[in-house]
Amino acid sequence: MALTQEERKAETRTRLLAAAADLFAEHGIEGVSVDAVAEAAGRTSGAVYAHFGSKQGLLLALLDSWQQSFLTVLFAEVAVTDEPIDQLGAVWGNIGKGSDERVRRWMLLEHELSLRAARDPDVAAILKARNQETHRRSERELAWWAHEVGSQPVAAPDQLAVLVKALLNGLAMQQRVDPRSVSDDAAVAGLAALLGLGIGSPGTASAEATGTVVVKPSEAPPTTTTTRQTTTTRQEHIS
Amino acid sequence: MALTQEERKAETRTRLLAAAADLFAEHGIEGVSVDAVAEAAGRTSGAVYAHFGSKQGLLLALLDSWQQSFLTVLFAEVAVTDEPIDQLGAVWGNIGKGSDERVRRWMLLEHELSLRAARDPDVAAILKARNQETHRRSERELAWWAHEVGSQPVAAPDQLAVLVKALLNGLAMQQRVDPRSVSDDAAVAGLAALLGLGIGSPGTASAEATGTVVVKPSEAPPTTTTTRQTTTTRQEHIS
DNA sequence: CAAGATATATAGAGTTCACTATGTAAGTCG
DNA sequence: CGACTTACATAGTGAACTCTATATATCTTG
Repeated sequence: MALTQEERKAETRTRLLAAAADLFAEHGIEGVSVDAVAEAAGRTSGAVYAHFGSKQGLLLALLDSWQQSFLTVLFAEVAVTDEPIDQLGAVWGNIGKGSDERVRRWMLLEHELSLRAARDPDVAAILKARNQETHRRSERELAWWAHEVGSQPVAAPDQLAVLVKALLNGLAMQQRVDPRSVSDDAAVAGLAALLGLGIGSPGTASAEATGTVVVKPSEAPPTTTTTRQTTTTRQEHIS
Repeated sequence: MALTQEERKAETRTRLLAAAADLFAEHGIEGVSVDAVAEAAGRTSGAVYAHFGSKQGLLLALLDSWQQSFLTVLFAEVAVTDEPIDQLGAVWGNIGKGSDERVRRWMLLEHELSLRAARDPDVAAILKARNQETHRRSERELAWWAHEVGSQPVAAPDQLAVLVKALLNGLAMQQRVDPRSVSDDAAVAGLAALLGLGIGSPGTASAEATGTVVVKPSEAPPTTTTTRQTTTTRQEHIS
């Protein structure tokens, strides 16, 4: 007796979800058959249907098990330096450079899901819920960061998180079309602009002419924290 | 004798491409069969294969026939007002609000193509070429606009075009996941920040605050028109 | 340890779809 | 007008894929 049935079932479920995440990210959701997922997990398609009922069910369960947020990952390496600009560089480096293959594939999957959300209400609902949950976290991090650095962002924390994420996603998109069309400096400058960091702008020829933003230097209370209900059953998960 | 063969052939080709653009944008490329495209064009799949050889050939021909650029469309309605902030509002309104169904579907297709480019070298090559061509145009328009408005963008014109496009694409993505998560004010503020327009930052509580731009109210003819080399063989095309 | 329950394997039904091979009506040209 | 060509239609093939129905090995329970 190696495993109880419950243990075996749980492990199978985990392996199926992991395999699905891997393959979906690598080949696109439509590019992966149920059999392929099962085989990668060391099972057969029967197990998939016993667990999830359909391929769509597998996808939805996968999304549901997805805890890691975009910005959480992004800011993982921020701490390596104290210089704000370098921190932004690290953030962009995480995405822009093909430094980490896992990040790249994960972003591909994220983008595919946002597309799918436009046509699939179930996917849209799950993505929306997850988005709201993770944004509450990242907006606190951003607000805290801005406060720490002393910058004056262009928008309130919640909207700032949206803007930063949007810019990064858009740059990643652009980079897939033409990698050389996105300069690292410009990406960092864009982030800095959103975050209200005054940088020497390259401009056309004019150099300095920096931020000098017109703001009321108000306090930015970092915690929104309304009844955090973290469903602990969910698993951390990236690739 | 209604049509010469040449005429009929040309019309069939046009109709097939139009139908493909429509259906691909509405249901996604994988979600549309060759038969469906042919039927929508009033032909059969035989015509598709006579013209394009494969479904992939149809897609590539479609991309090749694509003249309209992202930013060109965006700035179409800029001229309606002189106030820079309102112009940015118009740009965002074109994308963010589901104002124009055609624009929405077209952006879906653009995003799907950028995904596909990551796995399909042929698509990547065509997209890259088109991207470079249209960016040269839009960077001129942006540079001219910034000069006219008197703003100090955060990056050189070519990179500025990339940043603006990226932000807009990213915001559109985000809006598909959760439409209410993107406020119009923040979107405009983000654009303004990239373009170097000084805006009163909404800070924590987003307010009106719009006016107060640092501009000389000058005339705004949106056409840059320096040696516009429109390859006349290509068709204008959106939906 | 027997009897039942459970988790997964196996085999295949039914469908969709890209693509091919061939037929055919309309146009072209001597 | 007749031979030839062009542009497309028609019918079908084979592969891939989702999902179902059923079998089987393993675990559980009295």
